[in-house]
Order: sequence, then C-alpha cells, then structure tokens
Amino acid sequence: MTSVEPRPTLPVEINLTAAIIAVSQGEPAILAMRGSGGSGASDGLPSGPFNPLAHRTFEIGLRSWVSEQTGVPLGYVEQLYTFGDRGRHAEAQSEEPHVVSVGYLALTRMAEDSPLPANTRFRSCYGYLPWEDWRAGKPRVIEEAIVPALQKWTAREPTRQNARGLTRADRLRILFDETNGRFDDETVLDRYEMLYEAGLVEEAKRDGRASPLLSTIPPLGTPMIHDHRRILATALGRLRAKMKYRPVIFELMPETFTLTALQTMAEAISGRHLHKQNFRRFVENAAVVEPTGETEHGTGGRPAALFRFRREVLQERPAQGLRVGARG
Amino acid sequence: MTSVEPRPTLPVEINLTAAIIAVSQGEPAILAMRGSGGSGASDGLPSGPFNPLAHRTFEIGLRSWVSEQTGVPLGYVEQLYTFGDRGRHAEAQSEEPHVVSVGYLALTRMAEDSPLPANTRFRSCYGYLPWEDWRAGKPRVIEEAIVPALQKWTAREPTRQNARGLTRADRLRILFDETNGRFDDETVLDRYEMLYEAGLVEEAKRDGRASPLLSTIPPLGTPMIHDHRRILATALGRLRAKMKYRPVIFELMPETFTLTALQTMAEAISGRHLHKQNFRRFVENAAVVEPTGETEHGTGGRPAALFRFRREVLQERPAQGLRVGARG
DNA sequence: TCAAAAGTGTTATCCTTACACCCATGT
DNA sequence: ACATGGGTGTAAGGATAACACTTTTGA
Repeated sequence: MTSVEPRPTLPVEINLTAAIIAVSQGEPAILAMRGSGGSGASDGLPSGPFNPLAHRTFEIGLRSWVSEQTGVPLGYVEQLYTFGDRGRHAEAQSEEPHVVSVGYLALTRMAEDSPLPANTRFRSCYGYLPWEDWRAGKPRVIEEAIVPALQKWTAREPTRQNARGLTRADRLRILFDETNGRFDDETVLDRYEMLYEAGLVEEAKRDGRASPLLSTIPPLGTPMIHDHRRILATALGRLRAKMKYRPVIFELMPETFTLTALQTMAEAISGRHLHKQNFRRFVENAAVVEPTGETEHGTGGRPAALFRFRREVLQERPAQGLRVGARG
Repeated sequence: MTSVEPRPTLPVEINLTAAIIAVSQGEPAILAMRGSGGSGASDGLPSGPFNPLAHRTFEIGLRSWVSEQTGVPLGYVEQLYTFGDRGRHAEAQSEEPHVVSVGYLALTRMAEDSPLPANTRFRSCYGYLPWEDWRAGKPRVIEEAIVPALQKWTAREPTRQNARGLTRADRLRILFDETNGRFDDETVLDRYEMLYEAGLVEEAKRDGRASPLLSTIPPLGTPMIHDHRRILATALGRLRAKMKYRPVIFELMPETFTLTALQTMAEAISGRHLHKQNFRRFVENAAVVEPTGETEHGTGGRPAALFRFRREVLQERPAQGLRVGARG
C-alpha cells in the first residue's frame, strides 16, 4: 500500500549530461572540456543540474547548459539512459545530495571556424575509447593489453556469472573477439563496463576498485570525470545502432557531400571498414540521397559527384538508415 | 563555467515505475493496480519514490517497491526512459516537488495461482492500447474512431511540422496505416503520443488539453494515472523491438513448451499474426530451442513435441531473438 | 603519362516469403 | 472416420557479400 502522508523531499539532484558528437576529417569527435568540474584535470562533458523551476523539460535544460558552457548549437538530441550511481562510490555516508545523471546523445555539424571556450574542444572519440576503432583492423591495444589483463581477471573467478548468466570468459570472448569474423560495433557500453569492473580504467581507481594490473598496462584511453566516459560509451553505441535504421548520419554531414565522404562518415562512426560497392548500392536503392548535379574537384583524382539528403524520406516510411554490412 | 558554490537541493523527486509484463492464455498482460495513487479510480502501475539512502541503485529500489506492493517476483528488468514531465501539466505554480519518472520494463512468468493484493491484477495490455492488437487484422477502432478524429485534428493545422519535420498527416499515415501492407509494431509510443497530443485519450483531459472530439468517440482504451499509460506504451514497444534480436521471450515462457505455444507468445507480444512454417524454420535454424523428447497430449489434436530454451545461446554470440517476419 | 580517387558489372549464396500438403491423435 | 491441431517440402524473389575492372581528372 502506498503511503499517502507527506514525505520530505529526498535529497536527489538531477544532472543533465550531453555527449555531443560531430565528425571532422574522418574522425568522430566528442565535445569535451578539459579540467572541468573541479575533479582534478580530467576531461568532462558539458553538463549541469536540472532545475524544474527554470526549465520545463530536460531537453530545454540540457540545451541551455550546453549553450551556456560551449555555445555549440545542437541538432538531433536523444535521451540515452539515467544512471543512478554516478560516481559509483556514492554511499549514504556522504553529506552531498545524491546525484542522478541523465545522459543525452546530441549531434552537431562541426563548424571549423566557430569559437569555443579555451578549455573546450572536439576530441576524437577513439582517444577515450581506443579499442572501438577497428577501421584499420583489430586495434593492437586489444591483443597487447586488454585481452591478457582480462584473462587474468577471468582466471580469478572463472565460474562466477553476471546477471545475464555469463561468465567473465564468455564476456571476454563475446566482446573482444571477432566472433564469426564479426566485430559487434554496438556493444560499446558493455566493453567499457567490463574494463571498469575489471578495474582497468582510471575511473575505477577513483572509485576505489582499481585492479593491481592497472599500473602494469598502458592507460586504456583518456579518463573522464564522474561517469562521463560511461555516457560517451552509451552514446557511441546508440549512434552506431541507430544509424542502421534511421538516417541520423545526415545530421552530421554538410548540406552536400560526395558518396565517399558519406562512406567515410559511416566508417568513422561504426569504427569499421565498409565495402565500397555494397555501400553505394545500399545508398542507391534506399534512395536516401539525390545528386545535386555539381561535382567536387580537387580531391586528388577524378572529381566526385555531389549529393544531398532527400528530406522526403522522413515522410515516407520506415525512415531508413545505412545498414552497413558485415565488413569491408 | 560550472559554479562550485553550494547549491540548495532542488525540489526534485525520483519516481520509479514498473511495467511488468506477463502472458497468459495468449494475452499479453500488464500488472496494474485499480484505483491506486489517490488520483480517482484510474489504474496505475506499481511505483514508488527512489530513496538513495535506502537503496543503492534504481533497480534495487524498484524491486523493493514491486515486492512490497504486489509480491510479484521479477525476472528480466530493463530501464526504459526517464520522463521529466510526469503529469504534463506540472508547472512552477505547484507547491509539490517536481516528480521525474524513471520507467522500467520487467518480465515475469505468470503463476496462475499466486496471490495478488485485492486491487491488483494482470490485465490485458490491449485493454489499455486496443489499437495495438493486429492479430485478427486491423483493429476496427482505428478506422472507426482514430483515423476520422485524427484527420480532423490534422486539418486544423495541416502544415505544422514536429521536431522531426513531419506534418500531422505524415504521422497519421506512418503510424496508423499499414504502409506497404506492413504495420510497424515497434512505434507503440509514437501512436500513443499522437493520440495524447490530439487530445483523444482521457489523460489529455486531466492535463487540460482534451479535444472537443474526445466526447464524440468511444473511449480509446482504459486510462491510467500520471504518465503510466505512456510508460506502458514505451515498454510494449521496447519489448517488441528487443524480442527480435534477444531471446527475451523465453523469460515469459514456462520451462518447457510447444512450438505453437512459443508462436502464440510471439504473436501476443508483437500484436501480429505470424506465418507458421517461417516461424518454425526461424526457431530451428537460430537453434535457440531443443526438444525435450516429451510430448504434450490433450491439445485436441496430434500431440505436440515439447521444447526447452537452450541457455547456451546466451554464451554463443549475438544472442538471437525471434526475428518475426512481416506478416502471416 | 601516371597516380589517385571515382564509379560500374556480375555472380554465388543465403534469407525471406509464400505456396499446399501430409501426419498423428482423441472422440 | 473425421475433426483438430502438429508438422514438413519446395520454389520464387530479393538482399548480401564478394569478386575485379573501367573512367576521369590533376599534377
């Protein structure tokens, strides 16, 4: 039975955090502020508390924080996940209010010339998550550092299962091996969480659960404050998944573009190398783009035809994305 | 620049709400409490405030509320979405703390005999969302009530576009028409949201945005308190999507089952009729089940072979679901 | 003239959809 | 024997994955 007596307001604060992704020169980039938040010199994402008196919805509040902190205009915005254990050491002992993070994915076109605050820059996503970039084959850090360290971690409790019934060895195989020659580009969060659980990322040290192995391996990507790297991992995974069934990628492209530029964009985000003809055939028969008639010169070879996104596909039906194939 | 001075805790309360789905006798059912919450006699989902001092994570808090209010054991649990505008009339004027709802999907096997509190029962999902049940063809309520009413709503502002660039007519066509003979079973939330926006569901009246048409049509499904029907719609859509790529459906099945029972389950959830052979072939070559060797008699005809879920598929790779085909 | 990038043709294979028919049991 | 639901074979069509080759420009 639900109690009806008036409850004291519980000490909970809502924090809104944005993973703002853009792509420039074939690198997917995340907007990060260096040395933000007062937690040492780590990078952080734009974020701020949600004040329901000032902003009617989360999204309005988020846009306001991002605008104030970075000046970057947001296009596509999507809620990702709400994390109840932000700095996972959070315990009853603390005097501070408990903080709950609502993470958002936002996409923006990068304007090379737009002014950003001094400590704020677009930085490659793969600087924070280097094991996610398979465009030039399996990243060396996986075989050289991650797999050996995780194997030791696995050996420590070989039979223990997680909530989904998987042992550590199962997860290692599923997440860091190309099973059937395939790398699953969408399980970004699971990979990050496994490294965190095993105590192999800096954030684990901060939360008091670092592995003794942590000091024996090179740092696995640049750390971030609070749970921001976790939010970035969630954002990248979601974007990779969404791109396959919704035309979100065009939120990142300029008005007109070549097919090669589009493919490079898809590769940057999915972290995989794609097959040229198959990519083009797919784009063609999905009818998501149309030629402008112009060509782009000065690419070093034959000029490329320019295309634009056919906005009408949004009105048509299942609003197709780019179902990128298995591998190039 | 983030301010570092101590902020007063903002008056925000986190509410945890569970859409608990089970299936019995071919009907997908949602656990609902009649006349709960003090908001009149409407139905509500199990829910309660999150107290970080009592519960370390949202999920622990949620399980505790559900257990206390209903006694139902939860199997699979997944976070859905966090709604910042629960009873969307929420405005600064109110004295009460602002409430933010974190919605969860949970699955459970229905035990026919288990005792439930008096006001609590599993009720058909399609009682709340009748336009989602296409198993026997297009639901009559769509052509008879929904489409005419939405057409009038569309005509009122024919050129207005929403955030995704869609006009009302676009949305009507996309959401309530079988485009290319296909009904998109995953866009449950979009359909509910369109009806809400158009003021055609009871909840809109409560929030002061009912359409004058509301009294001219039969009620569109049973209403719920707060945003609970919205959470149910989110849950059903997510479950329909997830079922296609993860074997979550087995969380709802008994230990052993016939293939027909499995198909009935998939149909109950997806709201569509499926093709028998194709369904069986899919199950077969996904290798997600194995025969027990037993058969079930007394089904009225030839006895059916019994199967069980192969738990090993969780260890194998992309943990397949039931990719239900277009239509039966 | 040649490097560099754009752009095309074709085939084997597998998955999806959709037919229509046979089988084993209880009454 | 027959109604009822369980269970199968097969073929057309389309999507995918993988081949290697031609074309057009700038330097």
